[in-house]
Amino acid sequence: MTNDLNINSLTPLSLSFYKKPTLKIAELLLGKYFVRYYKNKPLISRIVETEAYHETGDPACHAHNGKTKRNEVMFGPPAHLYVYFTYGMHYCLNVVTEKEGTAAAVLIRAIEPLQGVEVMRKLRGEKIILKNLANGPAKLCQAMDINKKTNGVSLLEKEIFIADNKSRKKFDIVKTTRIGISKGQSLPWRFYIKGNEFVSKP
DNA sequence: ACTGCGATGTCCT
DNA sequence: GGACATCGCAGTT
Repeated sequence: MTNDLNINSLTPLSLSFYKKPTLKIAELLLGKYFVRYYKNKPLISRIVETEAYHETGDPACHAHNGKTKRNEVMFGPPAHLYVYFTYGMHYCLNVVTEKEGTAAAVLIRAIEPLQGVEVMRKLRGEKIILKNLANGPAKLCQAMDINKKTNGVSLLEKEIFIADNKSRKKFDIVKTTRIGISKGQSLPWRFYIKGNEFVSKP
């Protein structure tokens, strides 16, 4: 796999990015790099699918019924990770948005592995083919070593961050309804890169 | 290709 | 006690 990506050229997006409206951020995150240092080695991927969640008007949002121990990070300041545990074995990763006191976040549903693929395969399973390494919210957490230890981590630091992709090619964005939920199904708050093979469900 | 289901911890009613 | 922002495997068409 060709790879001209230089880790030193990647710097965390600034706080102002995370102060934009949640739906805007969900869309803007597509194509950006997601970087995670794991045992001093960078794992780098490209975000290809997201979903927005907001305490207001969204019954599927974990914060819809107020603050709890689990969702408290969502009520905190933006540019932090909200990681939650579900189905007894899986983690899912969100980017906290909106000002402190307002609970909202963007779920990262799928990423395209770019660098550190061997490490990701060690974390996921040696026989997993590239396409299936991180094409789902719990899979990408496993591949990038995201778990309860990384809940609440700031995205403005160097350990885990999101970086702009200046050389990105143009792509079309599909806006549609969210998946895997039973409430709030009509909201078109899911975004993905059209035609990208790493999207969780085409 | 599709469909059903078990795993298994934590939160909420 | 039920639901859950899931996944992978087994079985079927």
